[in-house]
Amino acid sequence: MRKTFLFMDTVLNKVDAKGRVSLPADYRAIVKETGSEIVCYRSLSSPCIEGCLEDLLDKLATQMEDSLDFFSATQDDLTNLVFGDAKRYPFDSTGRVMLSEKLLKHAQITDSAVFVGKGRKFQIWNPENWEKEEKRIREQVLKVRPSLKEAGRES
Amino acid sequence: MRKTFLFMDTVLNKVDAKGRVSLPADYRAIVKETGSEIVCYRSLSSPCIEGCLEDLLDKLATQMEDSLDFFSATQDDLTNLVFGDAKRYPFDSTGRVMLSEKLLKHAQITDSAVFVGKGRKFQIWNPENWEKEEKRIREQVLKVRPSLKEAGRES
DNA sequence: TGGTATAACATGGGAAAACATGGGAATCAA
DNA sequence: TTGATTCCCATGTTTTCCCATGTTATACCA
Repeated sequence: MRKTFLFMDTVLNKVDAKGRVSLPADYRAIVKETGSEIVCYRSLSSPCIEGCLEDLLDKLATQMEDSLDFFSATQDDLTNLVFGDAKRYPFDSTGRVMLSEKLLKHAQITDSAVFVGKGRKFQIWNPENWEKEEKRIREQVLKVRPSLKEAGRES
Repeated sequence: MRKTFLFMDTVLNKVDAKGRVSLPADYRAIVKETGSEIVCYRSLSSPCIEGCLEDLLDKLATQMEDSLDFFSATQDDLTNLVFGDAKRYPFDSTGRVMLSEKLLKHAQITDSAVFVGKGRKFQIWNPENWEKEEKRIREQVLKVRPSLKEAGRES
């Protein structure tokens, strides 16, 4: 049994006429080994689908209930939004999930989708949108951490 | 179980037609003994591949997970960049990994590659590029710390 | 010390398994 | 019945696994 569970890498897969997409094999392995389930919801900040293990949302719920006055009201609202939107997405024997119309529309996904690892979460993007977004992020990160541009011998 | 795990030394290996490279035996030993896995990604600052143990990234993911900041925007950008690019690279029974096109291209590696230890991380370079880089680093060090020029007898 | 036996390693190639993806049949709901 | 969803089979491709070989490094013995 492995010690760590991280959603990683960037994988481009097709979405067929029925709205099915192959979940990257690495992601499936994580689901099987944890015994948890994939949960997806519309990202609050970007035109993409966000996904994670149900375990993580459970952890979030626990954090909220354990520190009510600790959290801001907005954090509370955001959490509500996520839970209101989230839904389980099991995959079939060939490893595919069927994404809902709502999710696909929000992410502007039609015939192909890019899975982007985020550690404990992942995102699903329209390929062109992700290309732009990645570029934006790279520029943003270099702006915030200009040391990387130069020598960046350490990080 | 050993106490310390350091990627060290500089090793030149061939990259075959399938994109396979032997991971230096010392590195393999570290992976086995830690029970972790090799993870590689494009260096943010240099034209080379960077690698480390999955444990290291897992630590990062845990920090974010526990930061009570499920919806932070800056965190979002950083995690996308790091985890979106990283990927596990398990090695087969003969000790080889299969580097992706993306990584090889970024590091301009074609038929041979140099592994350079960096402690908790390591880098994989195109041999010519590494030669130049090493020279650059040595000169840089002497410029910053001229005292080394006198004393620094090396083998 | 020198020389040889032994083990570890890097590397090539081919066989087997895993994967993404298309399509059809069975199942269910409105 | 119509439309949607689930399940299963088929296929081409990629990736993984395993065997074979030559080379290098290490251990051992005289």
